[in-house]
Amino acid sequence: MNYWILKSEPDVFGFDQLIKEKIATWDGVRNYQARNNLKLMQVGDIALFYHSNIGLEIVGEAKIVESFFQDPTTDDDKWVAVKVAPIRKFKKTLQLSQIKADDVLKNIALVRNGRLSVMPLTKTEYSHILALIS
DNA sequence: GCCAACGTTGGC
DNA sequence: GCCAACGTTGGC
Repeated sequence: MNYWILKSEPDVFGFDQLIKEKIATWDGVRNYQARNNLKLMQVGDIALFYHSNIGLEIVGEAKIVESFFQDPTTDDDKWVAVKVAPIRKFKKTLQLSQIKADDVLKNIALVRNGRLSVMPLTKTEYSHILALIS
């Protein structure tokens, strides 16, 4: 079981839309690091959902329901997609500013490498995030 | 809207 | 294989 953060701009694809669609294909990734992370995802893995540009907060969690396959938005077989389904929307969100201020979380890829859209999270970091918002 | 950070591209 | 130039992302 692995943990991840998925980043998306809410006016392009927000968590509410994922809830509405029930299952979404996470495609369009054109970054090698992010792609490699997609390939490591297994069914049942947990992905926290972060809103970039608007909100700047972790808003909910989702699970991987299908591991990687050829990205349907391109013929180039370099790129892959996975399928995700919502688990729940958090009652309290976790702001980027809170993440940056936290000793456990200030070094995660979300802070260090702001441009990466799919990034791993350790179980410790995941548990810590849940503790902060509960 | 600006700018810093970083990944990618292409010339050598 | 290096590195400068360029494009994109995302926080502010």
